[in-house]
Amino acid sequence: MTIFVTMDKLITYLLEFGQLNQQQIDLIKRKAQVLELKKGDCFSEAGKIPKQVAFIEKGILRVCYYNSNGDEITKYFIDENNFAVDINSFNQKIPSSEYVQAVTDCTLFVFSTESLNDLSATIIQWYGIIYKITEKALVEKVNKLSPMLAEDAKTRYLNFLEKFPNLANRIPLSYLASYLGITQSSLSRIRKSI
Amino acid sequence: MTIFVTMDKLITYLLEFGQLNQQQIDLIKRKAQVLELKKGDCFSEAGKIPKQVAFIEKGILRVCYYNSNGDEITKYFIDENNFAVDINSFNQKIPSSEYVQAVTDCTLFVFSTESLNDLSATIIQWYGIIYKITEKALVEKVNKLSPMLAEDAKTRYLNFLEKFPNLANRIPLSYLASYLGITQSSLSRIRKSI
DNA sequence: ATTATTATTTGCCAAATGGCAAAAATTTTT
DNA sequence: AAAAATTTTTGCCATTTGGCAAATAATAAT
Repeated sequence: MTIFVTMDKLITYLLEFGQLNQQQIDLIKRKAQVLELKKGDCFSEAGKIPKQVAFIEKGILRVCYYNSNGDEITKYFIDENNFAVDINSFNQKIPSSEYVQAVTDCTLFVFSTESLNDLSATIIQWYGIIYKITEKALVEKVNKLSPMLAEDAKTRYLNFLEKFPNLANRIPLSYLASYLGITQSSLSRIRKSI
Repeated sequence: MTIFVTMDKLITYLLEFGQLNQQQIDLIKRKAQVLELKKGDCFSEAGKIPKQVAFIEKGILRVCYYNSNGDEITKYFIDENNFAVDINSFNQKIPSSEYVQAVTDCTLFVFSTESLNDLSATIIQWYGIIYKITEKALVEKVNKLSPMLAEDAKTRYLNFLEKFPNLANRIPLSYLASYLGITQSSLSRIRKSI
């Protein structure tokens, strides 16, 4: 079965960060591969050197690691219309300490290291665009994480509900609890109190 | 009085991220201005569009904002041998919501927007270097903030002590408490318990 | 449908943290 | 040196969150 895929969301997103002519757009579309993930599937794993970058067309991913206690911690969720990659490991070609997992069924557009090299070789402004995207994504993460420390668990939960209104009830409590920095039972009680 | 200043630390730092020839190095040194801040002085203020980027030669800065309760929150501390700027506001030329304050007496090397433009016009690899630095700094912030949510206040304090061993006793408790996400009195008690 | 498995809620109590105000200590100003 | 201002500690008690285990509920497997 052939699936017809428009990559409009991807292209629109890229165009926010720089100009691209039609030829360049076509090249980008050719270099991107569609990857469907089922809920629970991993996009990348801890211990391995990440070889791909993903644009999330549909669905939600989460980035996780195990802390010193062996607890699984959700570092953050990544939404539709964003790129997912462990930048540090990807750029430095060192094994990642995180894994990236599909929280819901996902449609991703994936670029391999080689594809990215091809794109940057052909599209002069490619790295400029990528850098801007990277910077924006990281700034957003800092700005989201930082205030969380200053808020109590209930507020953090309410803020999450605002950001992902229809997700909270569809994912295991444990994912969310570790993201919010509390235990499952505390989150359960907070839920009840609302 | 003329102060003799070597900018060796700055140059060494930049060279970690890309190559520079002697001519380029000299230009960078000429474009940087030395700025001395006394403890408590502000490098940049909330509400204003940041016009400068600072490299911290000596001392420590903190980045702060007021939350919805009107409490002053220390978002993070910035150490020697790092750049300080509200990237988002600086790049987009929008007023910052943060202010940057000297926690100790500081020696900064400051670049104005114009200087940076001059540098990027002359030094072809300048933005490549700057982007790498930015990315690294942001990744570090995310990686420092993220685990804090998963640790209790005492651990967060101990980690801070490890990172800034000689700072904790030289700055107001309130700076540190808000960074750690706890109240002053809690921090005071945690201190006592050690 | 029934059973097994997994996820969530709940009870119980302990530990951590907050809120507020007063006391004590420290720093700054006069 | 004394007074004033600021910062830190402390006491008291309330609230939040954690830890653990058992009970429910929901989901998946047979």
